[in-house]
Amino acid sequence: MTREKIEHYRKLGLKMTPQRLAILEYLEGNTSHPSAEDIYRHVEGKFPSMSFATVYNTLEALKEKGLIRELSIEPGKKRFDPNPSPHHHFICERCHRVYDIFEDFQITLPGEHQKQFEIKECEIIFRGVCADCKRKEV
Amino acid sequence: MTREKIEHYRKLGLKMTPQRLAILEYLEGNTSHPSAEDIYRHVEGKFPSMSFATVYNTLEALKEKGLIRELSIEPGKKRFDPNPSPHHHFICERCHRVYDIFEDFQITLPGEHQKQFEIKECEIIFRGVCADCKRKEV
DNA sequence: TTTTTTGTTTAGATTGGCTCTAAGATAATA
DNA sequence: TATTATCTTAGAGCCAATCTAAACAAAAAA
Repeated sequence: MTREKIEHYRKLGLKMTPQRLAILEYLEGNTSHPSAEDIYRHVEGKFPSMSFATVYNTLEALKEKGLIRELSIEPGKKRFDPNPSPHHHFICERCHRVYDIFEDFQITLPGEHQKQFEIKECEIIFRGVCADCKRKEV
Repeated sequence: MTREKIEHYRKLGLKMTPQRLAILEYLEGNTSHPSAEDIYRHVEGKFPSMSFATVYNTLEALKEKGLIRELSIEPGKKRFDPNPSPHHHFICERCHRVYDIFEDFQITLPGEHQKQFEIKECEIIFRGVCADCKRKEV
């Protein structure tokens, strides 16, 4: 990670510890939507004394700064998306991989609902089978 | 619950016990998207010996028959939707209530993605503030 | 550079939602 | 009514996530 980026995070009020650096490096450009455990497993190689609490603390801090998003797409497990810009997801029902979809679908609710709800964001979750799993079919 | 409905469930292969009847009656027409705990709390009044396992067993059985849907909208907690027809949801970020939205948005993915994904369903989650919570603002 | 302050990391305990188990109970059926 | 296939139950167990308090380390101040 570059010095500038570290400085950038620091200015956001994040104390930059080696553990946090390792987590940030793992998340940077990562499109696998990892769980806390995925992150822990990766970082514990570098920091064997690493605690799960540190992973959760860091993720919570990043979430508060709007740098990552927490996804509730898998029941009973949080997953994290290091891309904070609005986008959608496709979830493969076979392999459970989560793919990003960067289309702007311009969804607007009809008038009646617009009175009832002040909408701040909208996420679409597509479900089905991905090309990889299609290929493996009989 | 009517005799016909009970017969209908029976024909689907569901053994109709008093506990299941109580759960089904609670779910019928319920738009609050209750959690397992919500259901348990309601039904334990009628069946004090009720076990959480029974709630989960019943919900699992209903899910398999396609009679309800399991929602992953709240991290760390399953919620259930007794309306199995495809529809969307609005979640209020203040009160966390979940509202149904029965609009057909006709969303189609561009060609490149259609090659990559076989889409079976698509759910939209709107987030924001509901009218109730807006009204309570200062 | 040294000191102080403030926030972070850690191990381990704890919580909360959910699942499993094995025994007893009961709805469906013949 | 007798049979059997399934359901219910209490309690144990599992796993993700959170909490705690002491040790520690980064950043700010001196």
